[in-house]
Amino acid sequence: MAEQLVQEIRSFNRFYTGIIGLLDRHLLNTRFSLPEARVLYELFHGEPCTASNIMENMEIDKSYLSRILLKFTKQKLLLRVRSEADGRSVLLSLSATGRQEFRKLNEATNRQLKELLKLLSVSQQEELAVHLRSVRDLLEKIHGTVIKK
Amino acid sequence: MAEQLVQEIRSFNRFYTGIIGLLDRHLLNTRFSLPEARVLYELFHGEPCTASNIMENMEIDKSYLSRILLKFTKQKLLLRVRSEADGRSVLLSLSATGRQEFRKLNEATNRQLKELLKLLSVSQQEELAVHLRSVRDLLEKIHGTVIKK
DNA sequence: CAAAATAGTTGACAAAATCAACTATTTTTC
DNA sequence: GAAAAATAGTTGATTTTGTCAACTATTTTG
Repeated sequence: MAEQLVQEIRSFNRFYTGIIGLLDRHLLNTRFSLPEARVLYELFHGEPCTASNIMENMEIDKSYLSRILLKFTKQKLLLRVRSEADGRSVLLSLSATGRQEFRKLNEATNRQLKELLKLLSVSQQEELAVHLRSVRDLLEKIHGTVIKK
Repeated sequence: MAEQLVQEIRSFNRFYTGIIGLLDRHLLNTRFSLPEARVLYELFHGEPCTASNIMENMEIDKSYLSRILLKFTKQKLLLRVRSEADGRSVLLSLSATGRQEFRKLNEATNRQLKELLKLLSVSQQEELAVHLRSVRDLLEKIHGTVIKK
């Protein structure tokens, strides 16, 4: 019974992997790699947060993350302050430059995506939004339930 | 106007990246890497095909693909015959073992996904299928139109 | 207060991916 | 129909990305 849905999902995944690849390609003209861009996003939206917070959201390895944060620090994008409440953790926040870099990246990404969406009519765009939202709502249950690690 | 949709899509992408990661994790208990699994899929469904065919479908680098195919050949999963019609290309097809390996992998993947889908009711599953199909139909236009490379 | 847990860093590696140069054919062009 | 351009695939060198285990420094728990 669910057999057909399984095939639909797997086929969708192959397809959507291509879409994501397409969208991410523009990052290549950028100073950030894909995971870096994502970390930057988390920093911007989570401020102030800890490396552990980001690890949870992104399911990224801590050593890998640590090095990305180090790089950002060297590039003066990131400020780190040891937490007073808990001396083990470090509070992360973007510097003014960091925020600026994020905005630049973010806007370029938006522009690019908007460009692609022009290929659809307005009503198609609206439809798309509805379906995406529904897919997400349905899958959130699964994503949330699955035991991590 | 499209601004909101842009945000919806990007947010969906972050979310769905996690879903794909979740689904792919099981490959780790497998003798195949993610791109290897995908190449195997292409071989199984494209038989007989050429490396170029796979390159187009997967948007994978030719040298990278070449090495994956070499590995498959060494593992006796793949048979290669120089094309008579065009001496530059090689016709690829899975060996009996290769097909068997693909089926094993494929079934394990299906089982795993089916397991996850049990978290949804049957009507939710049906809904999901509908929305996925719609998203794909809508985005196919974009994916198809964009100039490659 | 000793033992266990948590936060993060570091070193050593392994896996994944890219780039350019090269061989061998086939197609194009004049 | 021969030289030039294009196509298919391979190989070597390298870079990027990601993982694993061991370690330091705190904090929490019993």
